[in-house]
Amino acid sequence: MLLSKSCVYGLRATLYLASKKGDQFMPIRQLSDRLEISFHFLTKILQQLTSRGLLESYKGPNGGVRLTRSGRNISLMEIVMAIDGDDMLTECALGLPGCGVMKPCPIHEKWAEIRESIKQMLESTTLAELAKKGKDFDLRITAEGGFNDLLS
Amino acid sequence: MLLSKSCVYGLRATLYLASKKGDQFMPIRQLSDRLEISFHFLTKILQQLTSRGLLESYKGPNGGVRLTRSGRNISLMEIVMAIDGDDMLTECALGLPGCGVMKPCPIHEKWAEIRESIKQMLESTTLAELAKKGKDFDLRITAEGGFNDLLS
DNA sequence: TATATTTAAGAATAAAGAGTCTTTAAACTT
DNA sequence: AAGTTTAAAGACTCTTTATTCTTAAATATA
Repeated sequence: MLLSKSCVYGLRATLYLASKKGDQFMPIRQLSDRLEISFHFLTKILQQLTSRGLLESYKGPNGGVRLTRSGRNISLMEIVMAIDGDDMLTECALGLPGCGVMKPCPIHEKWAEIRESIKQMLESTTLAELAKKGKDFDLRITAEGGFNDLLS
Repeated sequence: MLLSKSCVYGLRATLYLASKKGDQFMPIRQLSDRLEISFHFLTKILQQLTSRGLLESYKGPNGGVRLTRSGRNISLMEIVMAIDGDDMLTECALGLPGCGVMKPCPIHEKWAEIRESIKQMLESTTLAELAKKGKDFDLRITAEGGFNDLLS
């Protein structure tokens, strides 16, 4: 897989948060129930996003997590970087260390192009954009349920 | 990682085989030494390629592996499919089962484009082409060594 | 026939990723 | 103050991937 499961779950969760109106904190339990992701696992993932400043959290009753001001208009890239790091965008297709224009492997150029297109896509796509699209067309965000099922 | 380590090793090994002239069998031990890959691990990987008809093997003295006639002009895609399968080209970016035009997730279209470009690249790039390029420009096929170091 | 060389096959081990559980700390409610 | 709700932190377990080890089978050579 290009993205780790942690990363995929992180994207689903932040996408869901981005689709909610207002700036209420949402309990992770509620997120994990609705998105059908293990609560403890999701907690761990969201902690990473919190420590990176993409989410903010609040303990106690009416607590939970929400996107920070800067987190609201972020690209998918920032989520991916926060969870998976930049390996995907730097690794050589043949696994050679330090592969680059100076010391390329035979696939380097073609691979670099692919990586560039992935990078462009992740950088130019925002959570907000996808969340709007998800709501407008009631697209899926879980195996069964669409965005609008979950907004109730 | 987009490709598993097994797959990357499989690519390195077949690329090396494709760069050799003649149709001699090359012992896996020699391949593993030169490519700096564990012998037993590489053996297992190459067995998969043999059973798929991309390589043929011969036991005993002067035995080893070599590309089959059909294996000589294959694309990278065939190696990748033989080792990693098609998950990479079918999986949803949000991990949703059955994601597609009928029941898309919000990233589906953009993701499908990326996958398509990966597919195009893997299908249109041949081992022979990369091997030639590797030799012509003495590019790297191990951490330290170029193609021409190994052809001695 | 005996021995060396080589792939094949599968068991065993190690490492990494995924997922669970328990305890602690913060914040609220009564 | 006591109890409840919530995130934080870390230990622990399970699963998958990666890697190593062992034995068997095929082939060649002497």
